[in-house]
Amino acid sequence: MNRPQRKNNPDAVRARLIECAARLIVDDGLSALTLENVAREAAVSKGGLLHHYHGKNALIDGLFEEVVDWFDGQVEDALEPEETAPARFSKAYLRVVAAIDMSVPEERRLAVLMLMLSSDPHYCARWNQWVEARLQRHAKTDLTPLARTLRLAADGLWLSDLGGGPDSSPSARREILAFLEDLDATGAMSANSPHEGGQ
Amino acid sequence: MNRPQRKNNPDAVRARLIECAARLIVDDGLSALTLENVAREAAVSKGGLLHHYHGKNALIDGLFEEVVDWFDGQVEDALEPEETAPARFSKAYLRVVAAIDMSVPEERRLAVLMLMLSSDPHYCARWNQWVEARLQRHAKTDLTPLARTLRLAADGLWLSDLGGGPDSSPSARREILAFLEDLDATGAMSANSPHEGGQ
DNA sequence: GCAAAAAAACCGTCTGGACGGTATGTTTTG
DNA sequence: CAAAACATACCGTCCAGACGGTTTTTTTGC
Repeated sequence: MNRPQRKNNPDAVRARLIECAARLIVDDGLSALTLENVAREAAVSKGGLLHHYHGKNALIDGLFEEVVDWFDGQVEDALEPEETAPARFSKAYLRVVAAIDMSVPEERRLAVLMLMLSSDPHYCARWNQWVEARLQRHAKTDLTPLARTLRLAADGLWLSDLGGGPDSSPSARREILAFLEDLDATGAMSANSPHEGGQ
Repeated sequence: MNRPQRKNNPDAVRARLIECAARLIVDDGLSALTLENVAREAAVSKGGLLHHYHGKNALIDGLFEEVVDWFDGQVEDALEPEETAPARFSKAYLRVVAAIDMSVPEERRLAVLMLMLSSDPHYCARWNQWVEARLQRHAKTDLTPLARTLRLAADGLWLSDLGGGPDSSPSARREILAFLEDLDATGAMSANSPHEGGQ
């Protein structure tokens, strides 16, 4: 069902809108995300934008969805084949975050996520939903302290990257990752505890 | 007769303004931080607010300063007496973050910091400045992978707290902290040090 | 095939409201 | 009384969204 050749390509426009919205947020800050800016960047009129996304929220929702899907896919791909590997999911999570190169626009999407998470409780909740779903799926391997710590460190890394903190230098990052890998290898495994997360 | 306690107390007003600004950000999101909202919450007029803080930026700057100072003091207090303890600063950093109880308004300030960090490169830079200054002061103990990891995990914990993620439940947090303490004790580095029950 | 009709894609303008900031009072304090 | 500490009224700007029109694409009727 590929799109037949046509002059009009609404799907591409939609994609461009999302893309431009992400770029605006990352490069110019959340306050730069106005319908007019997005429309201009994407070379459409505001009317055109509103035709595809019925309101600013719809646009942001689309962007959020897109980013989460992307991250989800990345993590999925980074999963070890061995299904019972300890902290399997969390290790993949960390690997994806660690592999992000902020100079590649495509990979800056995570920054978008971060910004949205911290600015709006609504997206916080949706993100937590995703994490908890994945955690539930990998309950056998990823409810350990090690797993939690790996994910926490990943989040920290990610935040550090965003702000260009002192721990985001390549050397520091390499050190940290080596440390975490080692940590994992020495097998600091403990009993996992059943408990509900939640808000 | 009834001494109208018209007691003018500009300092208290200023403090109230900062306090309300923080509350608004944490509870209702960054977008809720408007001069009108802050003024209303603090029971002053907008003119009154602008008398004390000449513009929105001044208010935010004041808030930022206040939060950083608070955190700085907390970390200072959490420092182990033993000056050569490995990751001394980073451990204190983690301890402070871990001790934060989001249900206590006073301690939700850090969330403010986080939000500001992620939303504005300017505050990012100022925060990095603080971290790097401290890191330099504790260069002998806190440039190790362990130290970096502890701080990264602290940042993750802190972000998780903000969003109420699955790793912010008391039990999960206890696990993680125990794990990190243990991590520290088994020491990737040199001699360990006695750690007292923080706070 | 091929118009005519319908639908989708897209544009430019307008408006109402929110918000930061100013200008100008009015009260309190020293 | 003068300065500081407030309040009230108002202005300019920006922005989300509405609205009506125009062009392009698809569907329908014959």
